[in-house]
Amino acid sequence: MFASLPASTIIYSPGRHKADQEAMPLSSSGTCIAKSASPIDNGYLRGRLDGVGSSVEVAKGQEIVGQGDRADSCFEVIHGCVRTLQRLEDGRSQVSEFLLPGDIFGLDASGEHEFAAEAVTAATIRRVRLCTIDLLTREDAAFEQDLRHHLCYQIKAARRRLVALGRMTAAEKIAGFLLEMSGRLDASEQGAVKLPMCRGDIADYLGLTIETVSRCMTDLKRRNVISLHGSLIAILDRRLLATKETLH
Amino acid sequence: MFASLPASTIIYSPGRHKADQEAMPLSSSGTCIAKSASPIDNGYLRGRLDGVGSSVEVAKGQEIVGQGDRADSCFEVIHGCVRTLQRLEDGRSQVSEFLLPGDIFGLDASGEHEFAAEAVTAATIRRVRLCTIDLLTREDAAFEQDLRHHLCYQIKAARRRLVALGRMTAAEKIAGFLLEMSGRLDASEQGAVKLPMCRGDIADYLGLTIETVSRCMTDLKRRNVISLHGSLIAILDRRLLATKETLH
DNA sequence: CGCTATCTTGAGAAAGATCAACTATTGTGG
DNA sequence: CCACAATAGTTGATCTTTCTCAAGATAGCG
Repeated sequence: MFASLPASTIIYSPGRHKADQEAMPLSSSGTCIAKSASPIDNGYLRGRLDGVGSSVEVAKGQEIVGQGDRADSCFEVIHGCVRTLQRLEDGRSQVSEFLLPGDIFGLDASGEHEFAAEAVTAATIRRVRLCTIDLLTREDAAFEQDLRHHLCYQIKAARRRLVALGRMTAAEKIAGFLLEMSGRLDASEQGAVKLPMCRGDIADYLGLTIETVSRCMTDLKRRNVISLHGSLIAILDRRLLATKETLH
Repeated sequence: MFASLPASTIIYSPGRHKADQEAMPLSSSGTCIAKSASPIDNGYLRGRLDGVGSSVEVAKGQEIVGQGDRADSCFEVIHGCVRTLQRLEDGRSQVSEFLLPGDIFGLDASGEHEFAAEAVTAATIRRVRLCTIDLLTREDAAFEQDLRHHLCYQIKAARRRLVALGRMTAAEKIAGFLLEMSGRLDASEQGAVKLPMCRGDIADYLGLTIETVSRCMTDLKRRNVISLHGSLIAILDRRLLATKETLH
């Protein structure tokens, strides 16, 4: 996620540490302008679980996995949208990911799930036992490699989100989110996408409040960067959204 | 990371979605109080790379991997402390992890490293080619499994940090950080640990400013929850640190 | 068509950031 | 071993962003 944040914002700059210049060059590129990895490359396991497991229908809002549930299965979203999240006892919650058709979750679990999974919309999901995954991994070298790539991608995606949550402003978070979603969701004729999740989910994904999410979006609309009618959103000026357009 | 945050704060609570109650129970535990996974279980690969690769000495502050470097190697910290981080062009930076002896980084890379790695202190690191890892994975089923567990742990660790960055207050972040570090670093006789990283690194790890880190720590000291003299820190009241002691 | 959810908007409060000294610690050369 | 410079850490005053609380507007659903 957030792979589609402005590539130009990620760049090596001299550290604040004096010792930076010392000793032998271990990194192959000393001072190098880096760009983020390609936006959408988490399809390593796409189609790999076809035919295994059993599919289930879940209603909007229904819990698929509870925090603390025994982790014996992983899931692939066939249709609809799912969120993984952790809830704190005081009501705060943090969404880890939004999962769309083809996305898999719960692969990383061992022991018990630390994050719950809930249906954002009515959804169809395929449940696959982790022992099946184990088996596939042992017997199919190509699957093993794809699985490994998939896990590595999850790590990178989570770390990208760390940067967003730790160091981005509300406006930047929203911009990154809209770019991410417009890349992952199917756009209609007019280039608009229907966000499956509500403002509250977006807020919990970005570490903001509902009100801040709403205000930032309204602001982008006012400046003609996006158009929005409820959950229907179109990006009008991708350039501006992806650039440092320090709103306000 | 943050595995040692108050387990009691992580709990399932009824969602805000009306539809929560609907349909069949897919999750084995409906309403369940979940606790976080065991604090320190990232040792899956500990010792597995002994004998492979070559070790290198790096000076304090030296860059080991640059943002955008070709990802052909991973690294194990033998001695010292390393940080992985991403720098934005405007100077903001986000530390992803602090790595201590036995910890491995760069395993998740493919293509190019999105995060830089820099020595927090003078350090000894072992460099292992990723093709060597590939080879080991293919030839040693036990290694493959350990590697997979390791990657899964990294995912969970990153997601735990997502909760901290997105939904915790400055005081909670600091408390969680101190608990994490006191668990990972060797304590002296008096139970004190010497933090290898400076306040700026801590700030970049937690998404705060240096000043806020300093203030929170001073506050904890004033309330006799910790003792601190520069980078030497001892936890005096672990209970209080791990509980909702909403400072301020 | 009305009810409920969700979303938007405004005003005030608060957490944390910023700017600016000032203090302490560490490391170095005389 | 001390003095000094450099780095790191603390503290205070003020400002900004985001949150909170509250009300009103919209939209979706039965």
